[in-house]
Amino acid sequence: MLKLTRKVEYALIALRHIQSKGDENISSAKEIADAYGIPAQLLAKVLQQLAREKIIDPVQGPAGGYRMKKDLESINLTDFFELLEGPVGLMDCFFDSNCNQHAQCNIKSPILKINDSIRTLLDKMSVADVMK
Amino acid sequence: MLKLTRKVEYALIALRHIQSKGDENISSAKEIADAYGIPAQLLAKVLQQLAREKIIDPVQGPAGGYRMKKDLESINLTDFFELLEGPVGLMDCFFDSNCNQHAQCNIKSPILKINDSIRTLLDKMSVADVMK
DNA sequence: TCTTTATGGGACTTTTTTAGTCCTATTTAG
DNA sequence: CTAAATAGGACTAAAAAAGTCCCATAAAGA
Repeated sequence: MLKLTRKVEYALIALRHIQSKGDENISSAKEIADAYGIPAQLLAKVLQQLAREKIIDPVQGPAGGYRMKKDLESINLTDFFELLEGPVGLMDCFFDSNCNQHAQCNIKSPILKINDSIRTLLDKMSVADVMK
Repeated sequence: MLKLTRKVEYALIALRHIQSKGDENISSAKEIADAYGIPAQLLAKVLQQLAREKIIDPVQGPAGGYRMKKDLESINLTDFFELLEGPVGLMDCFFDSNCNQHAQCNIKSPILKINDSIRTLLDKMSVADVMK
């Protein structure tokens, strides 16, 4: 439980790599995939997603790749996780209005409490924080 | 991400139900399953697990069921989650020594930080806390 | 003592989610 | 032009979660 998916893991690895190369250099998906033993196609998709979110800047063509765009200090972990994995929450039911147990459910508020606590925690941490 | 499994959800629902019935009453798996629309066999397994962990006390035979045993104040959420779902951690790699990326991995300590923060948070909350 | 209703638990199947692959465009440096 | 990169849809495979089936044991009550 409370596991992150590979997408997040790969994104963090890639961002750290790109950042370490500095602003003037470009890192390609293939280069990163090779360096860390990550499936190239899958990493490519993750990087494309980060590019769509304006976190990194894509450069097309040969010798292309990505460089940093957004300051990682400005991205909190809740947003970062949600961008890659969808809603952060302990239970589906808070995002799924079709829950068929609304009436009888006796744990909604308990779960919301844990939920809020975790979100609050992640809100206060930036992607940059976890890379320090 | 950060989702709890149904096991935990069912366990919380059941514990709250059993507790609400008071010490002198017994709640059967079937009674609880019917009341909340939970698959009975699945709930049965969850309750058996809680019984093995001495959280509830089983009573066999007809008119049997379960009653509370351990004080829910004394069970923190980390232990509770782990008992039902295995290790609480963001990534498998911290529990899986076969990880083939040890050498190149550049995110171990970042992830450990998030991990520790969440565990610390859950350590400080008891099962009773979330039911208040 | 037999029947019924409960827990205990192994083995299995189905469903859902995650991970990974395949294929085809498009862009652009050389 | 060609080669190497991003962009992205569609698909397949693998893993995890959810749920089912089946049988054993316990014990209350007729």
